[in-house]
Amino acid sequence: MSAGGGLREVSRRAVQSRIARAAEELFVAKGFEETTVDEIAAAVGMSQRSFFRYFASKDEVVLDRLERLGEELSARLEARPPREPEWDSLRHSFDPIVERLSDPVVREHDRALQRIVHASPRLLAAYLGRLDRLQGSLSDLLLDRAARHPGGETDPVVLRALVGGAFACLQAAMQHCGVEPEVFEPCLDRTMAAMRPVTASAAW
Amino acid sequence: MSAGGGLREVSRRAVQSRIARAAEELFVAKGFEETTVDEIAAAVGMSQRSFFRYFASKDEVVLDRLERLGEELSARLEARPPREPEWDSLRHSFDPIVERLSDPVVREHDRALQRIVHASPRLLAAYLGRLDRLQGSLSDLLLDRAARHPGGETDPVVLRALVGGAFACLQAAMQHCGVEPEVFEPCLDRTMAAMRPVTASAAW
DNA sequence: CGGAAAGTGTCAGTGACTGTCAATCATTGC
DNA sequence: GCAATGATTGACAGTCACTGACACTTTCCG
Repeated sequence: MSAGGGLREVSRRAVQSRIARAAEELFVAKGFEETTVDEIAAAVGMSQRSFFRYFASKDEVVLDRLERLGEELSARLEARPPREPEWDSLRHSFDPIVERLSDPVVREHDRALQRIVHASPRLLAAYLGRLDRLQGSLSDLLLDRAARHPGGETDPVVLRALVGGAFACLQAAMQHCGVEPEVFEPCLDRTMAAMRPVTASAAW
Repeated sequence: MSAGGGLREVSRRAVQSRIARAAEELFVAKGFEETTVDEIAAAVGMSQRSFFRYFASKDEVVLDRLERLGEELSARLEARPPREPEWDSLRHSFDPIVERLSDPVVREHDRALQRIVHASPRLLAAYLGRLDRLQGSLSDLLLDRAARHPGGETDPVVLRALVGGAFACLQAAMQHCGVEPEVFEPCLDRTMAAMRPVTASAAW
């Protein structure tokens, strides 16, 4: 009894993929702002109206993958040992990203997306908005965890800042490796080691 | 020979203030998305076209103050002793905000603005976009400082993460105090103390 | 006084996005 | 096979943010 025809979800995803591929091609070629929704729809062979049935906005085409990646991060964080220092749990919840970026093909693709996002202030802002919400849900998760297992940080403000700090490391490392050809994982580890809060005890 | 009639700048600011006041009133009453630019323009008694001569976008009306606040933060950071640990310099560059929020009238006003911003995903995203750019310029500033005075952090990635972490504290504290009636300054100090990176040496 | 500069209103247009409606297409029950 | 049903779609019209062009007025300054 999954909400609304479970089988349909597959073809919906397939159409979304077709749209996303066509759109990204256009974005790379002409830039995000310079590409109209009409052009994307035409490239896929559908009406503009139908485009908006698969994506709530033009932004969504680019940011959709981020949504799913966010769910992965949440799952990873939840799977961590509950008494591990938050900082280390957060570092490990970034593993899906590290793994993604270890594949050269994926890396180049993500780099192209990153360039597109950073080239449009509007898109960049939307991207940061998503990240912010994700951070909110991750810190809620850690708050829950601390309530169930003693020893964790229980101050929601500190917790929110902690998650924000970890994401600041992630962002900084990603942005750096998007430009310089430095390997991502050591760059992230170095940054998170330097930024480890005094609070986060090293042993457990 | 100041660019384009320096005296005019005064009246321009005055008009902007009138628009901003009228707009905020409408935003509080009806919400940001539900208020059209036409309504704002009508409330001030000007054409829509003229509204866009004073503000580049509807977002700008709300985020304009942030821009000037950002310049204040930059100035404060630059004025700090160059060998002070970055974390402390950043904390002190937040002083203008602390001072602003110590006035009860201003605090209530800013709280209203904060509610407006957080109620609209579009506005919130734009707000985060501004913050991101501000963080970029602050970390450039610290990078410069480290180049001139030995002892500071010279890795641009770590530096960027450091600034991001400090802003995460700021954001967390601001958001918390926007809801709970906790006093802002101790909340910020507590959070930044808990988040102080191991790198940032306490003494200098 | 005369002419440049600055500010404004009007109008037309683009592009993102939404609501509505009728047509189509696949599925299901008979 | 066939009709009812529900999902998917295109066509069309409309809203709203935002932009460019042009004409008009006011202000400033020699």
